[in-house]
Amino acid sequence: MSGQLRPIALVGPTAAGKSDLGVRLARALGGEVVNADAMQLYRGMDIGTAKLTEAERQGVPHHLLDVLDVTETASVAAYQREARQVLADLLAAGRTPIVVGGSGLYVRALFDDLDFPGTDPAIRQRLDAELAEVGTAVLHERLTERDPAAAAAILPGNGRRIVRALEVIELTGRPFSASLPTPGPARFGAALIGVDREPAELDERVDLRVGRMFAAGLVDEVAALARRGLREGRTASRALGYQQVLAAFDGEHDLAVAAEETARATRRFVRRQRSWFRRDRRVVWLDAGGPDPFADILRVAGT
RNA sequence: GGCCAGGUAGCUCAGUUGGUAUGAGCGACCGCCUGAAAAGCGGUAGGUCGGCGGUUCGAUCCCGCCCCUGGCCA
Repeated sequence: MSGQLRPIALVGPTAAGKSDLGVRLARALGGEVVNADAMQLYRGMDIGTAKLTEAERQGVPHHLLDVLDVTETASVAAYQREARQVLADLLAAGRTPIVVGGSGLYVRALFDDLDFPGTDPAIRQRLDAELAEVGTAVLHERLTERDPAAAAAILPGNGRRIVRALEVIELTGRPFSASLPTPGPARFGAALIGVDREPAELDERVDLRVGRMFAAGLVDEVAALARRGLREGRTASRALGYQQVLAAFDGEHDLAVAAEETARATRRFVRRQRSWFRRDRRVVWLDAGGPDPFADILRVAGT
């Protein structure tokens, strides 16, 4: 159909309808889907992450789904390596990569020139312990001495980022780039398409979806994963829905409240996703609730 | 019907021994984000302190009546 093969990325808030559009697009273009959702990386986290079922995938190959055990910690750097490899392979094979997902940092790691310095569990652990002991203020002050620029960019209360900055400085002997680069042309010549809906409509879809997840057995899914160590998973145990159901198991609230909290947290997550993707000027937005979103994608992608 | 407890921010509640509420947590809104990102962090808005009277220079706080909620007793 077209000359140059280029990836198409469907990004934006959860529950807007990215996954379905991704499958349609892949079928239309002879492409394959590449997941860009941090939580769909996990095996067994199906209902709560709204992972497409085999049937719903309609024979379209999906990559980077079910690649982590619930006890493993997800990592942007690892995702970056693997996803770039998958894209390169697909392009070489003449298949259009359809990147689908709402994890903003993952999408940028894939398409932008982000270099992640290494990590060292020992250093990290030591700093984490220190953080717990002395608090964020002391560590932030240390960061100010060693890397004023980074300290200025990282809020004094953000222990997580302060620790990472100190880790990188100790590891590399160089300052930590605490600010994201301004987006340049996307790697692989990718087209970034933002899929969204009217705020009220999307909130409603979130509520409905959460209701369906619980009706479809999310609680059993969490129980099964808990037996496989979900609680010990740094990343997985924090996933929306899973986190709230685990809290219910621990007696913090009942399941009805867990469902409510999940919906609320998801709506808040939608806001954060929008604010992340909104300022990426490369993203061309379309309304998934419009008359023909699929036609919009084809038009925007210039296919 | 009687007794008791309570009615303070959208919600759950602190507090004010009478002097314009530094209110808190959660929520909402806005924003930040380089190896946990469905994570983590920050900023802002929001209250005629249940209603009406009274006492007082001054009442959310004291008094009276009323309304509402929960509990106990009839």
